[in-house]
Amino acid sequence: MKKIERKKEQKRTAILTAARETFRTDGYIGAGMDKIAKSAGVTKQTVYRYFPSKEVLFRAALEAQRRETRNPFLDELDRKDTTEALLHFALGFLKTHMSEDHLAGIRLLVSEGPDAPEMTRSYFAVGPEKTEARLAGFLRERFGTRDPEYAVKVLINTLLSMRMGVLVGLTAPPSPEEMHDHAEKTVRIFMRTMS
Amino acid sequence: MKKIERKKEQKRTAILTAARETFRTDGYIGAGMDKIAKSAGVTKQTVYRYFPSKEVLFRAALEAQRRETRNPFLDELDRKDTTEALLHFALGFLKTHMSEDHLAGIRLLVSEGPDAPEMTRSYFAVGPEKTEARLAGFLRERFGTRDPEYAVKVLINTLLSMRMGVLVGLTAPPSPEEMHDHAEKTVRIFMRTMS
DNA sequence: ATAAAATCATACTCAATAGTATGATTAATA
DNA sequence: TATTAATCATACTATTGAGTATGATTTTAT
Repeated sequence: MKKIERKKEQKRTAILTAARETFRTDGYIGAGMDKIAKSAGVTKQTVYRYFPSKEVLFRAALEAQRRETRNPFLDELDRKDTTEALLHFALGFLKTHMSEDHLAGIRLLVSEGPDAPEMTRSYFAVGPEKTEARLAGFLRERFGTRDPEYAVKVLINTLLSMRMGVLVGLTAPPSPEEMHDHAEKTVRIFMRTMS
Repeated sequence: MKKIERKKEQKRTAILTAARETFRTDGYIGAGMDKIAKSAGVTKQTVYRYFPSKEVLFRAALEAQRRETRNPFLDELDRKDTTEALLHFALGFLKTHMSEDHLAGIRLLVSEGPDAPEMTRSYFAVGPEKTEARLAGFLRERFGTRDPEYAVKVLINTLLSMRMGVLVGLTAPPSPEEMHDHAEKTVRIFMRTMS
């Protein structure tokens, strides 16, 4: 009664992986259960043995991605040098938020989110909210900012100013150099306004 | 040969209006041609006489909205008092961008935009790009900003910091008071950093 | 080895929906 | 008034895709 557990887990993971990939490329509506099954190397029946419906599978996929997405950029804020800390934070933040995986998740949330509020909430709770809280604490400590939540908004949303164009497919995702330049510039100006 | 022209135009408009409303509430996929026809008080046949396919109708609807959407907040920048100008601009900008119509348009662009780049481009050309250009000119004139495009990003994206939550249905659209407070605060801080 | 569970292959049901066909009605022009 | 074009009402086609059914085959456990 162990082999089967392992194998079951393995199959579940395979299905989930295929689902994530398919949802990402085709969207929720566009992704077909047949395609997901095929991509997982499994019968549709088997998919339905593990996940009772497309919606449940979708949420599981989103949840899996969320769980997998650590926010390593938060740890950068531990650096002693404030500018260095912010710089590395900004860069990591951008890198994460401009990845195809993340963008696809946002697209899904925007298009299907209003119909599935619990999913959206759970997603945001470990993402933006955590980041904003941590960053606000940082600003309060280092700068003694009176209204750190607002300063966070300014910083985060300026960093994300490149995102909408990419989201709608108007501009290509920024290159590492572009991200670096943007992060550097944003932090530099931000530091100036905070002093 | 006049009456008929007028009537034809009338019918076209009715269909377009119904389409816009239906697309807005149901999304592109969710909106059915039957529903649109019914909502326009017209047969599906007639819809297809005017628009050869759902996709064409969709683009026509988007185009109609775009054409109809003036950006009145741009004119606010003509005011003599700089703070007043920015304040009224910010308020108008927020009001427009938080309207259900606008949000619905953004949702559509995000979910279907990557598959229809021309549509997206035409939409952005008269929206964001125009706004950003005008605002950049304003900042250069009034403040002598060296890099007005970047300052524009900071201002615009800070103003729009409320948008994502609304887009994904996580938070309710802000009330007029909330918009006013946010605009006021943003402009106040922006002015301070620019001086 | 054998019973039991999982998976496979395939075909099916069922509902929704884009788009078409048709014959009847109504309105516009000449 | 007679002709012609537009619209209506209704039904149909064809496709797609979620979810189900079934009997064969493989895998696991005892």
